[in-house]
Amino acid sequence: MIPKQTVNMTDVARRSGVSIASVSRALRGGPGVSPATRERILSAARELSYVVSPEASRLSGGPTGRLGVIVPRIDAWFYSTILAGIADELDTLGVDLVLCTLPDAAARHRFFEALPLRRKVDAAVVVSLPLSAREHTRLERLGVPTVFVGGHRTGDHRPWVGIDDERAARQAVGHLLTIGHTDIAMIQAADDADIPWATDQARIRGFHRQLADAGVTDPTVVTVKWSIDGGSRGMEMLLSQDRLPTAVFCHSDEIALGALRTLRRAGISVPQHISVIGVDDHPAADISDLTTVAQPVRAQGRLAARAVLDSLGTDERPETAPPVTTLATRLVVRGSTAPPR
Amino acid sequence: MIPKQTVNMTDVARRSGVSIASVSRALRGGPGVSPATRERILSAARELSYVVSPEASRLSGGPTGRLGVIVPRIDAWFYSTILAGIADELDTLGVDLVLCTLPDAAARHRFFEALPLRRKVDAAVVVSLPLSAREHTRLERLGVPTVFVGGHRTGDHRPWVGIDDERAARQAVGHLLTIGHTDIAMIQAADDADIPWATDQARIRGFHRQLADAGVTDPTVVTVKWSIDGGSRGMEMLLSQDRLPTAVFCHSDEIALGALRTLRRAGISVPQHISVIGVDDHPAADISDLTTVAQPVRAQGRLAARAVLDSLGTDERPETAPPVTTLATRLVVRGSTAPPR
DNA sequence: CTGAAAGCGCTTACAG
DNA sequence: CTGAAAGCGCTTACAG
Repeated sequence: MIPKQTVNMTDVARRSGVSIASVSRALRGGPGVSPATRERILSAARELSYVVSPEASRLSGGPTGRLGVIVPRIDAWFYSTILAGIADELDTLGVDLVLCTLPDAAARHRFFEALPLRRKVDAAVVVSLPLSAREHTRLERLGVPTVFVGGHRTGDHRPWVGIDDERAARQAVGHLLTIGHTDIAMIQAADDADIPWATDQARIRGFHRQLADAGVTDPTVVTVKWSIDGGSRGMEMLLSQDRLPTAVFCHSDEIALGALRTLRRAGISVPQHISVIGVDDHPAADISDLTTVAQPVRAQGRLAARAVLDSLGTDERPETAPPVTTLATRLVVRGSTAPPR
Repeated sequence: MIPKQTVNMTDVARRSGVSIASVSRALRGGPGVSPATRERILSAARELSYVVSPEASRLSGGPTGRLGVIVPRIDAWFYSTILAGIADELDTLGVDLVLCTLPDAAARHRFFEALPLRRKVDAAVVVSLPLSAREHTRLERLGVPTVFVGGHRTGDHRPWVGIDDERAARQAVGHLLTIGHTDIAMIQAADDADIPWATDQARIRGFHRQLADAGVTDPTVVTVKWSIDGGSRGMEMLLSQDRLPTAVFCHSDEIALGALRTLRRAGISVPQHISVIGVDDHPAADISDLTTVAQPVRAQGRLAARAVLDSLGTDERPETAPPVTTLATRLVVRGSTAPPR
């Protein structure tokens, strides 16, 4: 006789002298099993080190035990840190993380049309993707609770976790104003034409409004791609103008880091000749001594995961998480900003 | 009539006028279906945007359609880039990626004892984790093809993709020697006591051997933790000694970036007073103008995924991938190294 | 409280 | 090449 590969519910039932129906009930902690029977079943299961087959369980109407995470890319600090936050939250819950990346327009289209996650997950987290109306409709066909995290807030009352980007920009610009700058330029990033996953217009709005509040109008603005090279290029554009501003607000730390590179190569010292500030608190900001406005990224991932798991009842936490959670940002002053000379 | 939530194989069978047996065969690409029938079935499936239920498939002895990826952490450049490479390869294959992180010793222990991935994946990729004998044994109980990628090479003939760390170190040290340095120190990183996921001793060996080949013996070495702060600390240790070496080989770019930070704060200019070189080509290396030895990280992920999928027959590529693949590293000269004065 | 039974959606011998 | 049928391991009404 060939020994069976795995022990199943029937084995447990036989060993404890009951039907598999009772075993199932006992194991799921449901009602309808006498304490004595339950005890007998549980110990039999323990002795056989029995584990319920997730496939069979799912096929019979149980949960998949999986959370889908949809993210534009993985190999970028923001996304991988959000992911880490989500993973933190899943770690001990026995919920598996199924990852979907949408690196380009084709992949994105494929994802929303084919919905490869359908029937495969109990819930989903969508990271930093502004969705079209059609995409929202398609996503609803997944038929599972979904929360959005980071990036562009999704207008309506959909569950969302993120930061107030306008406020973050105001904090950055406010810092420059406070230490005495008024001649402040911005290197702003334009959305990728293919996939507009970058932060929306809020940071740009915050820049202009904070300046306007201080009576400064018509600041210099250059527009580049959201990348380190974009930032480099942006600073080159600024350098090619008649006169250098005393400070530059960068759309993001990546932009700012590129700007710093250009300044270093041009031999212009920071902050002596010009102050530079970013937004995000990217790990490289610390290395490069960049003043910035920090956003709690990992916490955003954690909160999103928690919210979506709560809405599933997978967790015993009370359902108190509001559908929209805005996390605070915080000014981090480092060496790249100083009063103008 | 309430519309069904999901379309199943029966729907596809009905639409294409065949039995579900044929649908199953056609979809799995197996033999025993006429080309015409297969075509009809595939287009019906496409029209209904049908997706095979992984649970049912699995329960009937089919594959899960999932690849498990085990990674120490996500929120670090190396790991997230490997992941991106794996995702690249999976993108169009319809294979889902299930992610497991082992952030600490407890999680690691839990993972190898409970094997939460058992029966949930068709194959696995283990990223940058040197395994104990027991862990290897446990992992085998997963019963699926497994490939290891990055970090410590797993001695035996297990499938592995990575770089030659000793050679990378030799390339870095060789560069310093070539431009005239002989007084070269190393800031080396020690493994984490909890989880020794760091690169093994190969880079340290490469450092010493390359120097020895040039007749240099007994170089200064300081040991710190593998992190930016560790690198900072390492350079402080070097600065506190009687005499500064003319060049420093850093165990990794993270170490080097920390070292640069310390030097900048101490007002010691690079490369005028001291040359610094790292290994990895971390994105921040470019920003900080750090000379380094680049390793192709994304490609490692891609190759690992391809290798494991090949061994599964999920893919039509020929099984030519050798069990051990070593990728080339490449010296990238930037501004942090120059001949000694 | 307990069990017999249907059914979840597939895969794969086994017969045509 | 094609289909009827058994069976994968569970859950959940439905009856006792």
